[in-house]
Amino acid sequence: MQPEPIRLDTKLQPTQARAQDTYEIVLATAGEMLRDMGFEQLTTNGICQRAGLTPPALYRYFPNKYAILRELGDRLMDAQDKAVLAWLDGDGPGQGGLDGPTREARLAKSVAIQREVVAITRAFPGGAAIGRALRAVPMLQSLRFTSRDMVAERFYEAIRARYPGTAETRLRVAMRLMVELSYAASEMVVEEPDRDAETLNHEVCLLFALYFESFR
Amino acid sequence: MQPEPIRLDTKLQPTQARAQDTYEIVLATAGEMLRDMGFEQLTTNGICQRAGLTPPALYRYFPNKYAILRELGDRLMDAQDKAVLAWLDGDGPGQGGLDGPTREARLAKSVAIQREVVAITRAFPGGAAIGRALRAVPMLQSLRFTSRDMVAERFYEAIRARYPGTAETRLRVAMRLMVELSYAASEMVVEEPDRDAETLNHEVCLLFALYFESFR
DNA sequence: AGATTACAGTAGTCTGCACTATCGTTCTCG
DNA sequence: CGAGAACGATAGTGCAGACTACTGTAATCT
Repeated sequence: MQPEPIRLDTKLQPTQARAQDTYEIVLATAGEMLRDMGFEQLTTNGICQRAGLTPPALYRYFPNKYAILRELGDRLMDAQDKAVLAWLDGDGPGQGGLDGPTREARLAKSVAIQREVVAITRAFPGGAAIGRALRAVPMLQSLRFTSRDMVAERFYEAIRARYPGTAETRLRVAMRLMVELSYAASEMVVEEPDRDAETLNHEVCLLFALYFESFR
Repeated sequence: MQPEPIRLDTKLQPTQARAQDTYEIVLATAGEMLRDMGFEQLTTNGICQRAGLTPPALYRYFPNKYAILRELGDRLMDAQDKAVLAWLDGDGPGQGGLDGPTREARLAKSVAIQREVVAITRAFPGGAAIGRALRAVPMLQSLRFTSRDMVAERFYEAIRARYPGTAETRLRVAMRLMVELSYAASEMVVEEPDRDAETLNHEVCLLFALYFESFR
């Protein structure tokens, strides 16, 4: 019933500069193609052709196409998580932690970080298609969950002291929910470019701000 | 660059009872397998084998595996949308429309419908895997978007008269956002069974209730 | 400079999957 | 009941795509 295990370990690390290039080109090309045709239609031969490489060059560093997707996923999620967590620690855009004095102040910060996550996702080759593909491939689903669980946990730790009147479990669930919905909103903005991204960003952050005020 | 167009039209309608059965068995089996291994690993031969059929029996009604996924998607989304919209019209669980007198009343209704969407998704063969697969296959993405746009629009129409002080665009965006986040939360609950579904349900509904109160 | 390793291209192999030509069997309907 | 249609099984075909044995070339090291 379970899908056969597939090796995902990187075979070799590129050492020379030229090899580093091919490694990067594979990832960039795969990302673009992922957006165009989805993981299921993506072929290693196709990547090679579009990247101007030959299969052995690709297979030197990636044991199969799942490994390529995993690397893309790792990188994108790392970038997103780092941005969010930096904001939590007070270094992010709009500076300061979660504890603005007024709703407007908190809102401004939320909007800034939400905007940045969108920007990061947009700039990344493959963008939101990576997240979609990760969700759709059972073998790689755990990647996403663990990443979000981690971010949510950090959020929880950062704020639990501030809301002693709220049950821990509720606060935990709330943080996990926020992370999930925040990323969902980001993907929505990235995927549907004709939508009014700014309004949507603002609304989702307002949503969260109001929600936060229900904690004690 | 664009993926080749693939025919999705149903080839033949089953007329006899036995044929109706095989049609349903194909869908049910495909749904289960989708959950286990994802669309990309799903094969028509595999479906046939597990369903106790032969390829020609399957290909009599489905031109290819995309058509199977599309039918699954149509059915699931129809079921979900119908439940949500019935609630909007006042026939749904917890009965009554959006206009409860107190926050508690409105919240109770939201929780009921959210719970029902989760139940529908859980009971459906393939469950949340269908939504994931639809998102990951570019050719079928539009299905999802149009479905949600439609639901959001109905919501918008149902409530815009009640909030004359809120800009139309904002209200529209808000409704679309709610629909997206609501379904995202449902999938989250369905996919991660060890999470506290009830708490999560309650939180997401509270989130919406508070948000609604910001309209005028 | 010569030895050794990293790299990538040529030219495939082979598996597995989508899909079908054909034929027997069961149903439907006059 | 008999004709014709609906159905589904047998037994495949063809091809695309994952992956590789081998060879030549560029880089690195001593």
